[in-house]
Amino acid sequence: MTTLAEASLNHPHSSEHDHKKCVSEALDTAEHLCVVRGVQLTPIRHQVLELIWDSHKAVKAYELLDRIKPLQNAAKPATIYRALDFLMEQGLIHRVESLNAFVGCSSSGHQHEQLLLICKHCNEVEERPATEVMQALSQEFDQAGFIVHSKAIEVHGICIKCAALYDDQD
Amino acid sequence: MTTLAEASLNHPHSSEHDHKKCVSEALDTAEHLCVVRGVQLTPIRHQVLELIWDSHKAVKAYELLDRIKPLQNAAKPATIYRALDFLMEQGLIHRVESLNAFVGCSSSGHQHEQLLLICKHCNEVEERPATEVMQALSQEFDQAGFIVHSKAIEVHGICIKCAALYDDQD
DNA sequence: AATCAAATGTTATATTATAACATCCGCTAG
DNA sequence: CTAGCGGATGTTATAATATAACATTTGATT
Repeated sequence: MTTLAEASLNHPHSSEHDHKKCVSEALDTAEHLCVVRGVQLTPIRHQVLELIWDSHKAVKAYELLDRIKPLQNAAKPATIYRALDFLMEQGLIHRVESLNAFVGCSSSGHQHEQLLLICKHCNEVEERPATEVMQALSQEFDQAGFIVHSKAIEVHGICIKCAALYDDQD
Repeated sequence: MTTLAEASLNHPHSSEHDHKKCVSEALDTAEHLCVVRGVQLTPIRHQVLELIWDSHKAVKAYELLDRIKPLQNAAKPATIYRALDFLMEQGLIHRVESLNAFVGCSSSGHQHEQLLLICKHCNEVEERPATEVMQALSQEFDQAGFIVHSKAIEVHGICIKCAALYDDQD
């Protein structure tokens, strides 16, 4: 049983996985995809992506703005929103609609639209391909005659790690 | 083949179903549920619900504010947001997270969380219970050990009626 | 009549996002 | 080489969405 004090306040489950690996994989993939696609992962865009990957939590645009200012003194809302637009177009991040926030995408390049499990305790977002769910959705669209452009499948609750750490599962 | 001119601009598919019946059913159900639950469907709340049910489109909070002002001269943002909070708590409306907008719930009282199909052409929102999807989701949560509090399953695209009306399906 | 809770009124402000136009910078057609 | 073009960024302003905090009203209960 892990105690609350053992876990960092900002990154509650950080000790439980090699986060540097998450970051380097995400950045490597992003750099590679941008080269292949002939689009520019400029310094600003790269920095925003890195800031987003600081954790597995969904991050607000204005929080990113605050955090990028030491690096980009001239940064304004448009600076961040343009970078976010680019990163979303390239499938490198998810917009979490129900939080107005953004989180790194672990599966850039393959299937981008995934089930997002959003923990209310630690605020981390877990992506799951959820292939059975996606298949059931496809059948539903066919039945409804609906032509899909984009999906947002977001679920809020308590993740397995927090459920183990806390008894109170509001 | 229906032409564009035949359809109302605001309610493109209104001729295709008895919308008065949608509204009266929704309001009757709401009134009944509130009595049963011992909560107050006050005039403001009732008016907001009626305004939302004016169509099957998702409506913005400030649009509701504009539309309620003739009836409630003193209406301010809080007036609307409080009514919306109440209606959501009672499961009488859905918040469409990906639009920051609101739409009436046809199945208040039974299962509230549903698949929402959101048409980019007519802006109408179709609710579907999508039981296979929900079952697949439940299995996914079990596998992930995730304790669900709420779900938002929102899909954007072109509805079957608009697909029939328009060739250009952006 | 006193009091309490729920709803609403009211003012102010926080948060999220975009519009519009200016500038910079690397590339390439002439 | 240089004029011009497109993409990225800088800059200012403002739009759109949402909440906080405190005052007042109202109807039910004691």
